[in-house]
Amino acid sequence: MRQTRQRQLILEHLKRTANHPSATEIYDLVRQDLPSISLATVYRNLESLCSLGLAKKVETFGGQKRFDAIVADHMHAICTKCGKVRDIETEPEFKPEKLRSIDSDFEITGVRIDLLGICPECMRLQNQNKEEK
Amino acid sequence: MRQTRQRQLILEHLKRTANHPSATEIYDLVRQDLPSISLATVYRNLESLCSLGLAKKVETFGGQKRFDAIVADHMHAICTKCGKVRDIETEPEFKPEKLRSIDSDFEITGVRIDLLGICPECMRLQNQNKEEK
DNA sequence: CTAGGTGCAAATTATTTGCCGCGAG
DNA sequence: CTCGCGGCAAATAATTTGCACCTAG
Repeated sequence: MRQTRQRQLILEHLKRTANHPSATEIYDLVRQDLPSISLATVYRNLESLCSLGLAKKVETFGGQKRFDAIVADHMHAICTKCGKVRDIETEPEFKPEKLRSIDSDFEITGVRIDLLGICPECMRLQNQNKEEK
Repeated sequence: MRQTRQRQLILEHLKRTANHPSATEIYDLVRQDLPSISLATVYRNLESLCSLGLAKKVETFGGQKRFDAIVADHMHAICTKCGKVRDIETEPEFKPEKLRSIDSDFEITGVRIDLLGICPECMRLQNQNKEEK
């Protein structure tokens, strides 16, 4: 794969951004260094990084997909209000690898364990609204 | 909630269809009984069934969301090629209730465990293509 | 050089919404 | 009756694609 400035920057920002950015969030970040980049390029590169195994898609709530530069199996906590994603320390007994051995007709290639809920920020907003009523 | 023919049929088909249909698949099914129904109605009703707790969204690969009338926590096997979803028996050690206790700032409301892979059908297609080469 | 990558704009795909008339309760 | 609901078409949102030019190797 050819090494371009845009590809470099996209991967760099993806690695640096903890909360699993969406395509448009990466677009905004990269634009700070390279204002001429187009959103289409971001999508195309995220796609190719995924197929090279350098990134992974995270299916969230709220439409947009998010991306993750940590490709090893791990758990996520996903906010069902705002869609933000956070990595979770996995207790050894819940290691995703254990699930891979579960039998099925499927050729299992990966495992996804997500805790769904409300993140602290959204929780705070919710409580504020209640108080205002 | 008012009881309409369209709402009835949507829930009925959702319950009857094992592979977790998408909105358009439900639309096509319901149209066989009620040709005049509109896709918007299907979306609106699926949304309200979800908020009533009578259905659940399943986030898959391949754009479209899918829906599930089984609302109790359970695992899914999701095909990353065709997006089809199948229910999976959950090993006791991975019972969602156990996972809920994992600590985090999150107000955890649910757990999602998905095995990702290639379903038997897609696997067969893949092998056929190889032979043809 | 030249194939693969990029930017731009237009196209698709999935879903949501405004409006207005209708029918369940 | 009367409000919630449904149909239709238009609007959004997210992502993809065609094309002509550019550039890394």
